[in-house]
Amino acid sequence: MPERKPRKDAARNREAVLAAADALFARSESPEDITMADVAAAAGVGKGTLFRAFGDRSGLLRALYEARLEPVREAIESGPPPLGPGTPPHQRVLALLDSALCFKLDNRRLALALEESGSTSPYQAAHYDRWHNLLQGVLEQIPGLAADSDFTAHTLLAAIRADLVEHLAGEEDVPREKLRAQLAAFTTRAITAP
Amino acid sequence: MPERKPRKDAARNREAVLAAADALFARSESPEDITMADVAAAAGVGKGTLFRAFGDRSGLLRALYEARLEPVREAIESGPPPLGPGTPPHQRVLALLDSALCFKLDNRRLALALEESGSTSPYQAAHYDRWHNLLQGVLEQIPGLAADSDFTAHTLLAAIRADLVEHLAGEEDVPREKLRAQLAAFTTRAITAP
DNA sequence: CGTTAAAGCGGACTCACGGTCCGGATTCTA
DNA sequence: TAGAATCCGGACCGTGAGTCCGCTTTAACG
Repeated sequence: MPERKPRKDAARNREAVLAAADALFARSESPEDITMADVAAAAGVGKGTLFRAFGDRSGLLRALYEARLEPVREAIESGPPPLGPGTPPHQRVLALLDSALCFKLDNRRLALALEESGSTSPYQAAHYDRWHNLLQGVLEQIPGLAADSDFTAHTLLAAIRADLVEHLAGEEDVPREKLRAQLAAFTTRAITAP
Repeated sequence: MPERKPRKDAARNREAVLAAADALFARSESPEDITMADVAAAAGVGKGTLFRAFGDRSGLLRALYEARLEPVREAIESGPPPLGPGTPPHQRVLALLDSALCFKLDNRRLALALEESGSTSPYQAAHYDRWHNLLQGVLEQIPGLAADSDFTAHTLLAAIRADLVEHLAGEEDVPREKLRAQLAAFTTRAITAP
């Protein structure tokens, strides 16, 4: 199978679109009022190009998201403790959730745009599955939680959903460190058998 | 203050629309593929009427939701324990969340339609505020949680968000009683100081 | 009752946005 | 450098929320 490499202009345009979209979303008040036409115009590119490169709106958002998430994924899969493997479960759950929270704080608009990317529920997205599987796997190693690890993983992830984070950090102006502390406290309670 | 009562035909049409919308949403696979035109047609009414009576899509959803929620609200505000007032905090939190979960299980499509009702985040909805205030008030009475009662209330409510409930009950076919038990177990852990 | 002004009706219409299409330009291959 | 494969981009389409306005119905009053 050939697997031909993309043409030069295609690659260049792809980058231009990613950069433009990134800037636009970061700047915008709400992700909803950035249209695909806006992105195309800002990138100096036609809509056709935009859609051929990313399929549809959520494809573009996913591509942006994955790119930003890459370092975090790396740190989780093969980095040093407490994020990386080989950390005691209890402590690793805390580290995972904290890193996810920080990521969403640093990429609020983008995360928001991705989760509310219209039609499909967030629970069908591939990246959600990755987080959930990872978290569930760690939770299973904690005595007394194995039975509910699936549900508990969902619930802990629900605590850092983009729109909730946006509401707390953006609307109510809860400071970053306070949020992190509260999440840590809550998580600790949630994974400690009474 | 005038406060004129609505005309007979207006009242009749309003009821027709509510009934039609209720039936349509209950029947539908996903709330998204029921358009306002569908509702109007099913109610035997023009779109103009529909929009005059409810303002916009989310107004219609809210009206449906409030109607369904009425008995639950009653039980919470002035019913007998464990839901009503005068219940020990720990136990009442469990009862509140359980009743909210059951409500969403019984009105899955509607709750889903309301939460994803496009533009505005669920955290700006008036009914969310009511649940949150109520829950926070009760949590404050639990020793050791007072400081984080705001965050904890948000997080517990996040555990029963409509799309998560839909995912678990609808896609993964987790049985009702199992969900209730898992939520109760999780909640107990979350409101018990280590 | 009969009259009349206000309230309500409904469906054709607008508008915005995601997504498609295709004639022409550009880049790879030989 | 010729030909073919790929890509470009903006005009175009479908859809669905929300508006508009001429006509009908209601209800208040003489």
